[in-house]
Amino acid sequence: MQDFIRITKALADSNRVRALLALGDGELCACQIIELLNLAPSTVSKHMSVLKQAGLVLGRKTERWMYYRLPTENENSKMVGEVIKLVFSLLNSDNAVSLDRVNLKKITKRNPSNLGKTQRGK
Amino acid sequence: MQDFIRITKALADSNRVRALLALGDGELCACQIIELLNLAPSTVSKHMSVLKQAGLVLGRKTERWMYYRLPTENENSKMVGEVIKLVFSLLNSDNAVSLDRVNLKKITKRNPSNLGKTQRGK
DNA sequence: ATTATATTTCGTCTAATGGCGAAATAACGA
DNA sequence: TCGTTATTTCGCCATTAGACGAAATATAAT
Repeated sequence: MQDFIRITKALADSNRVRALLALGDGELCACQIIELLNLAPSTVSKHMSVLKQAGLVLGRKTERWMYYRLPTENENSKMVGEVIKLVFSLLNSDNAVSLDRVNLKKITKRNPSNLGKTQRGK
Repeated sequence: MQDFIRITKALADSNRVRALLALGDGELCACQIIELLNLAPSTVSKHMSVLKQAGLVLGRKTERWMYYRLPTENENSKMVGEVIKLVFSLLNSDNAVSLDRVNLKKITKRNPSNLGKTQRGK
């Protein structure tokens, strides 16, 4: 029950849900989520820590950047996995979420912290 | 998104989740939920109103009693239906929930407000 | 009519939440 | 080394949430 409540609490804030959904296409660094949500860095840091505590996202630190991503099948609990699946399916066509997807494309393109990845792609 | 957040907020409290799950075997009147949760009537009333606002439960008033129940397939939105299904499947074997089920059996048996139903059953 | 019962609304208290900025950390760049 | 950048921690403030009891409301019982 406690695990479940931690998850629902984490999902009981739209900024956190937006952050979670933003990770649907792959990992993002904190600064990109900050830009997407347009909130103070300290605020986003706290939000991501709540998501992490609930097991809904994982973080890895590389150099100066903190990268967040969704857990894979074997990394998450059954509960987390099914919740994430449902959240994505329920909000996939949500207006705010679609707008975030558009904004994210711009952010991931022009963000300097993303150079490593784009270079690797070329 | 707003509907979704209303739902997750409603589920972000263990007393409300317990109340929701208690309705799995059929409707209950407010006084029975009060007894199950062992909270002040006014507190439970508020909790049930939060669940109602989220669409997770429906209420009907008969005589002096307020009965709550889960919405049926055609009464709820797709979102509510899938969330309820997942909550039940994830917490079905939860310890606290199992204990509530045991307690509920006693409550529904001896509660005077339930006479009408038991008589109908005999 | 009065009393009793079931529930809700209101006011209040305390704790938790979400936000920010400033300061602390960590890690790179010059 | 010193400064810059990315992020987190801390302290603060305003708002929300969960709890209660008292009062209000609705309905049944005497």
